[in-house]
Amino acid sequence: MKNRDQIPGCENCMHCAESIFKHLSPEEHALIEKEKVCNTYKRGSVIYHEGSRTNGFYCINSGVIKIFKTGIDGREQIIAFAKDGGIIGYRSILSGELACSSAKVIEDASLCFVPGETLISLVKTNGNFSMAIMQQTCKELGEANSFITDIAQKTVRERLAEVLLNLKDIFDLDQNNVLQISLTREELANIVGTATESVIRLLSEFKHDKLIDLNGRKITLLDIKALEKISNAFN
Amino acid sequence: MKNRDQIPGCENCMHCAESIFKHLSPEEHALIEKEKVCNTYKRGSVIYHEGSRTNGFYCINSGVIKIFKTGIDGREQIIAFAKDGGIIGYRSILSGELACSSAKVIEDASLCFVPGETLISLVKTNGNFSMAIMQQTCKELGEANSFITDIAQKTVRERLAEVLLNLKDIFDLDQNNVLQISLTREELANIVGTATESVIRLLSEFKHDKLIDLNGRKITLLDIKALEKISNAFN
DNA sequence: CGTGTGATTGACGCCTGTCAACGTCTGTGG
DNA sequence: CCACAGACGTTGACAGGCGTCAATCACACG
Repeated sequence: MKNRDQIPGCENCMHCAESIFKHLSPEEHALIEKEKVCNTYKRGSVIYHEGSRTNGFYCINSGVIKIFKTGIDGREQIIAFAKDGGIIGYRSILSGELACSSAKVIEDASLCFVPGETLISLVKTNGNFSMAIMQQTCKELGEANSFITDIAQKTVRERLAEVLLNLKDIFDLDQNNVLQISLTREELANIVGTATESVIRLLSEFKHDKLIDLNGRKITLLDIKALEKISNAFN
Repeated sequence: MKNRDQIPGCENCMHCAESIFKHLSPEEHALIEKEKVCNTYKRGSVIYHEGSRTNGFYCINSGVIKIFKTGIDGREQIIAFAKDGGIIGYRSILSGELACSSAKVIEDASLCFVPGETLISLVKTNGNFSMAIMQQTCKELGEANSFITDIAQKTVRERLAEVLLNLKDIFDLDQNNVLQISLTREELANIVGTATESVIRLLSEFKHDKLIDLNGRKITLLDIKALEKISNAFN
């Protein structure tokens, strides 16, 4: 248990207009503030592991987390990313199941752990908060369904283009159109659902076609229109 | 608007111990009973369509519905099935988005339509009901994530075996191990996420290997253990 | 009996996964 | 400062799974 003083109080991290916690009353905020336990994690740390019983969820103060499932012979399938302002691990609390995925740190992170009972009691007593969580869940469900359709019907090439565009939406570009997230080729492959070599080959192809530029793990999106065309943007 | 008298009142159709509605008070039950509009649908009818704005959800009194997304050149990807006791269309109500999928009748169905405001107000005021809906959503989310991993990592052969087993869990077998659901080869392909011809070939192969038996659309599961082995059951 | 939908089978070829070899970079230890 | 190990990235060769196209069959329906 690290020093909690390293982490700002909720009044700083939860006030983002995007956060689910905007629906809480001051008393409810205070409750979470009292119950939470904060911690920092280095890249590579596992926050929770598939199949384990979790007894709380995490608010992300800073950093980036990947959420993935482990499939055949240990290959990861990345399901989602979470970054500052997001929450992870709430699904299994609410469904009362074991964690259906693992969470691992991609960029050094500071997280606040909140006990599951707190979440459940808030859901039961605060209708607006409950609706907000529900909305988040339903949104994720919609995205998951879209992804199923994509992965079932699109080629690897189309999916890679789409993944690059999704990453842009999640992590933004800098002023030079450089994707503000650093992933290994293997991680990219584990999002797209393909082999590492295929990702490498297709990235080279995209680069050759002047759609993107590559600098190690830094990817520059040069021609977003063309990428959208390739990804067959029906979404 | 068909004659509502054809459809039994909630006291008959909602009492199934499985139903979400068990968490409602008698007054809340009465509210739904008053607001609902029931209807029957023939095979092939579309209940709601992807991209449309829905203003309520449906309880399934009887029949079978497929939930699917439409992908490239109109190909369906079947996301889920719903049968008696289930509810459909609630996701877009709760998330406030447009419908992300379509719902079509596979076996003649009778459904009760309940306005969205009713659902939202119940979610906001009844903590236990809210938790139950949340649990259903989270469960579906977990299943969707599993399916993403499968479809990304498994071969068509493995997925087909798995789909047959899933169908068994949803629709049961009769005393002769015949799957109690009738799907076209194309629909099977649209679950597995492959071409119709591939499904046909693999089914023949399974039949040749004495894993299943085929009689038109009736599929008999002869060797469930072997199917599980093929499906690489990690779930 | 013609028409249409669904099921089947065969031929063909490309996409993509796998295996293997090699290059690159970084950090560690001598 | 250099050597080496290890992780990651890249490229080539190769085969086979699976999608596509096309022809044929089976069956129901008006």
